[in-house]
Amino acid sequence: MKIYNTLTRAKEEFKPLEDGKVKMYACGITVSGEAHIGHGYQALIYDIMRKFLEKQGYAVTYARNYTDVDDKIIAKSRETGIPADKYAADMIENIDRIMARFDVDEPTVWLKATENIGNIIDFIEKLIASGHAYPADNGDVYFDVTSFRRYGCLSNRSVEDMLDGVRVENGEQKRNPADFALWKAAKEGEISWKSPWGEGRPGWHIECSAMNRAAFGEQIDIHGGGRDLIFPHHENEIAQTESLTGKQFARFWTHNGLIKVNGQKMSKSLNNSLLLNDLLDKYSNEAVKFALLQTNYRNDINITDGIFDEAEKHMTGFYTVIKKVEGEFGKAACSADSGSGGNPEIDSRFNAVMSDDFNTALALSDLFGIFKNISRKTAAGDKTAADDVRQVRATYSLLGLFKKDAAEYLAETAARRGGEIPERVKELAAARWNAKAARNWAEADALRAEIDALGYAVKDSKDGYTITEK
RNA sequence: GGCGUCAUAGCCAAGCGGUAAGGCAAGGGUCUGCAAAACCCUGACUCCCCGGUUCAAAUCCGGGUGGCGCCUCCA
Repeated sequence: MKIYNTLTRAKEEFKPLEDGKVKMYACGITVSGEAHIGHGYQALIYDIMRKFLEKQGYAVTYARNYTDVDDKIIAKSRETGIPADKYAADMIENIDRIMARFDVDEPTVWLKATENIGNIIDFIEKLIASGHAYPADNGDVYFDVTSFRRYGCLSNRSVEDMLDGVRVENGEQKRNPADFALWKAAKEGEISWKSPWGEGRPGWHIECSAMNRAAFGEQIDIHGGGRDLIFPHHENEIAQTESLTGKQFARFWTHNGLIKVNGQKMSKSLNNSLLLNDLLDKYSNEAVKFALLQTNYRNDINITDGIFDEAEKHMTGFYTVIKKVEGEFGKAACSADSGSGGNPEIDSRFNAVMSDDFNTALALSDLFGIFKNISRKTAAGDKTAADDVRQVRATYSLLGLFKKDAAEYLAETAARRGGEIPERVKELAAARWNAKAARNWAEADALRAEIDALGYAVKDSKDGYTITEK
């Protein structure tokens, strides 16, 4: 099993700290707004990593967090008049619902910043005691970046480099502009907790360090997140935790690429987010997953016209084949949980490509050949086609694919696509069918043109016709 | 300015030193009254540019160019 490690900028053979066990943590969402496609993507990727490691025989503990207190949440609270804690709790519920719709499994452990205030304060106190952090007169507490020799090791920066671009906000009392806040004193009317430094709230970076320590102890195997978190968030996590423990925090740092729209990253400040929920109104969750997993997780994905349409087309095609196989050899024979058998080649090939830094792109491209083969076998009456389908379902469910009943999937996508066909179009189509039956081709073609002009297409089959919106 | 990352056919994309996977679109064919669907066939003398290493480079090294990301919040 090879995994790309951002720390070393290389693929490395994965070996956990403790034989057979994996501790992994992925930075979750700051719940100041609805889940966008990038959040869904990140949740999907780490769920897949977890599941594949489990498939390799590891007992995986996978923790994810919700950052449920921060500046943007406080701002939203002010805007809406809803108390910050209520706003965050509602948003978490909303995001959980959307993730369930996307069909990504829950982590082993959910962590929330506001449920770990005690752990955070304890962590900060220890950092102050060991000289790595200092309280300022205004009630803030900062981490002293110069106290951690390796600061910058993940993002490859030196403290001197950082002084260039750093911004100092009004009211901050840092010794060094690159220092970052562990604790922020409460301003008027802000949600806050009691601390040795007065009323306030935790900084973003310390939350993840403290929650990791609470959930796992001093060291973990894999720490992941979006690539935009490398600096400063993950850099700061390393500084905090390693300053406290003197040990390497995470063995592997993994970072997924970002989802871009029109060549630009989706971000809160640009306000160009594509909401997951909206996407799921238009496409099945499996189509969305297929589209996202066609690119390796470390690359960015630029959302272009048609990537989801194309993916939906593929999933529909695959399910159409499955339905045919079911019709031919029986539904039970194609079901993932119908006992042994299957096609071990499909599974071992999948394992081989996924073992190379989770190469989902190759795993998906195999599907085209697999289904071509299944079609061929089915046409030839070879009932091992059903074994292949069963194997595809069993193997590829790890990527969140082929989990649905074929007929249901097809009906659902057809319904989503089709919408309501206007009466006028239906009449024209019926008239055309009659003209066709009378072998009046000119009339039939004229009617087709009329239907076409209304934005619909008629497709004939042996015993009838279907109307689709173009 | 610093750091990082990417650059492969019209488009998406794999590839990580051994002579360019896969998909979409396009073209041709079979089938069809015509279409659609399905099936079959066709595509990069070459991997942004220039040097270098090597028997061998899209893949390694050096130098350019361009895109994107981070250095404010961000998955």
